Amino acid sequence: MKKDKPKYKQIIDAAIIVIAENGYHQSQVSKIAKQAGVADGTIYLYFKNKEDILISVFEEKMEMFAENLKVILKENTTSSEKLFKMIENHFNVLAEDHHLATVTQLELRQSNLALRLRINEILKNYLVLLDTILKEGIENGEFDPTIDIRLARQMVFGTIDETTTTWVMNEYKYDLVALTDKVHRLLFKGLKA
Amino acid sequence: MKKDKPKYKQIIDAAIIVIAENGYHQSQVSKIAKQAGVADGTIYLYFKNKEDILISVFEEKMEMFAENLKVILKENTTSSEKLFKMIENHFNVLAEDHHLATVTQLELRQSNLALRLRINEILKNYLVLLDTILKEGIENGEFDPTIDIRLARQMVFGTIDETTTTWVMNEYKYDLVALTDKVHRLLFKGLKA
Amino acid sequence: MKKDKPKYKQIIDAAIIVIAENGYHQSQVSKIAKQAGVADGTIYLYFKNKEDILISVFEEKMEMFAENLKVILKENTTSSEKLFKMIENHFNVLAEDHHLATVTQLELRQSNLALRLRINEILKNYLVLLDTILKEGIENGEFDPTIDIRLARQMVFGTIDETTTTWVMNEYKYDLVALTDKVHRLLFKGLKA
Amino acid sequence: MKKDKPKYKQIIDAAIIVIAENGYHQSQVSKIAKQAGVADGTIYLYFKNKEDILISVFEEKMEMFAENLKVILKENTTSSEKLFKMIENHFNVLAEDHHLATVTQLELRQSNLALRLRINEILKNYLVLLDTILKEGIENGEFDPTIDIRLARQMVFGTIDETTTTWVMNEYKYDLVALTDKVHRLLFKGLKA
DNA sequence: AATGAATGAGCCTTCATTCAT
DNA sequence: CATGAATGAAGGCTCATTCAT
Repeated sequence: MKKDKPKYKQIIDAAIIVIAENGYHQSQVSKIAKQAGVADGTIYLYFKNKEDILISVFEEKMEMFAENLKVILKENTTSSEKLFKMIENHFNVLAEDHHLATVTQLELRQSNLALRLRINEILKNYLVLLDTILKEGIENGEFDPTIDIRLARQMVFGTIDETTTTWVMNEYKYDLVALTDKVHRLLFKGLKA
Repeated sequence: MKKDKPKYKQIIDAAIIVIAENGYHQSQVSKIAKQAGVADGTIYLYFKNKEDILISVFEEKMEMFAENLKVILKENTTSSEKLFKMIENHFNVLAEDHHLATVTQLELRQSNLALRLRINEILKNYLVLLDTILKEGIENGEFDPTIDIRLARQMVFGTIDETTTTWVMNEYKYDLVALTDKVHRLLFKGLKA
Repeated sequence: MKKDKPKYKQIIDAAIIVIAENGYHQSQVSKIAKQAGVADGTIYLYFKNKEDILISVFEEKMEMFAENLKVILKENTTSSEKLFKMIENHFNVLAEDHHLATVTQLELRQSNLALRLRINEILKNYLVLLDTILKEGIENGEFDPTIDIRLARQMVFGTIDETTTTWVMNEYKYDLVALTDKVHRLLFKGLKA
Repeated sequence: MKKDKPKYKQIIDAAIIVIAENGYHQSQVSKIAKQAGVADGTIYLYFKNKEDILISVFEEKMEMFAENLKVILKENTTSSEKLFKMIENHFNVLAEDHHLATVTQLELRQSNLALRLRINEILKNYLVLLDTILKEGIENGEFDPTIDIRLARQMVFGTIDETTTTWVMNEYKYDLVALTDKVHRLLFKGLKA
């Protein structure tokens, strides 16, 4: 399996650094190869083309969010608590890797439409888990049964995403994770029964 | 004043059509010139460079949002009502011009970081008005005084934006304006005292 | 009409020189542009792509052969004389332009199959005229009526082509045109009634 | 001797199949290796480089033509009969192996000049035998003593080659061997005393 | 002998911008 | 004011060949 070979991860990591430091449009394949310490051609032994590198960056990292979220969902707590943990996890992962945050919040959005649609596909797996939290909350009486799940999901994700992007655009100069409580309170208030 | 000359608006409108129909990366200056019915070189008599066209597209159209919003703010109603009108206005403008919606929600986001920062500048004028609604609501006791204004603004704008983008990505196949009530209820619930 | 603009012919002529001097696979577009005294991009204002340059080279020059041949066919002489004039014309044109000879006999044949099929299309116009000579000769009793026109055409063209290629491969070190008589006698003997 | 090892012929045969099926420019070394059932690197244990494979393909197959021709020359018949047998043999070998015909008539001609000069060297052995037929014919009074041997050779080979190439380009849709008689008659008429 | 992962040089084409008319 | 022909920099990808195992 290609994904398990060391060079695969090496290139993914190099891509994140190069894109974060140079911007999406200034991230030539040769630059990524150099950062990864491999020849240009080696890239193409592990990725179909440049776009495939970017999709894979997103796929690999998004998996982290989803995996963490799945663990959270298994815990025996309230839906409010699960929502809190989800926001916290999201903020934590990005706060710990500024390069990754820049790439997902700013740079990758400059990609062409085809790539962004592909990225949205990957994102869906994550949003399905958010839906699970919302549905559970409605069932157990914590959340308002009259809310529209799709809209609620868009509010939660839109708020988290907007908050993170603003933080990145302000060059990480305040503590993102410290906002968890406030963001949670705001969102929970909108959702609660 | 350049902005008042007919060709200025002619080029702006051509740009929106070309970008909506061809995508950001397939919108060459020559294509915009052709659509506008002018020579390539003429573009440069009205705009500094390609980026300047795109910024101007956003500027011109964003003004519409802001102007409408200012009128709303002058009306003597509740803050909840003003929030409702703001959402409705936002959805209305974009629902009435699918080309514009595609351009602002999908295509313009593919532009480089410098352009996006400039776009954010323009957006700020609009967000300041949103802040006004929120502050007013807190002062008159409609909104929860403990909420963080910035976060609340991010929630409101993030939700509206995410809702619109989802609608565009679903190819306008449902009625965006009809969502106003639900979106307002959800957001108001999160904000109210 | 693009073909009438001076730069069109300028680029065609540059291409012949560059290909003859560097070989087909070492004739980069940038080299042709430089030889023509224009920018790389200018090439693409006159030609669709690199292959289009090569096809046009052949088209333009093949026209010369065909035009000359048409004049010959109008003259009121024997078919044997027409055959003679055709061979002479063919040898003359190539003997007068060694660059062109190298390109048509050696370099262009290294092109890919698609291009060669296209070249064959162009060649057909020339071969049709040869067929006219052959048919006329059969009708007026000069040529053997039992010969197969297609085979006869292949013999005539194959012999001329093989003779020319051999001459080019021997680096033009003998007089090609001086062979006209012998070649004609050989071919006429095979064709005559 | 390398040539006697099974992998040598295995690779030669694989090359003919790959080139015939994919075209000269789409016949990468890795594809030939795969078809031959060996690793890429193994190719280089038997051949100096890619060009060497192609030269060897031609060498091996050309030997067949020459060997057959030598047998023909030893037979005690007229020169006309020997010419007939030579044409027949040429057509037969290629008609029996369409892959080989495609490779020699179309694909290998796309190779670079250096390779084609090398191929011509190999061809010479074959053409020398043709010269023998011609000289013999002149000596025994069957052929016209005034013909130029070199030109006659070019006529014979040019006609055979042109006939075969046309047949390949027409996708073998008629019987090449059936043309032997007509081609022979045409050529003999040109050569006879 | 055999493998196959790794190498890295090389090139066609696009398109924002200029400037002579 | 308006034109549009000309410019030229820039980069993703392929594939013959090598060499450590």
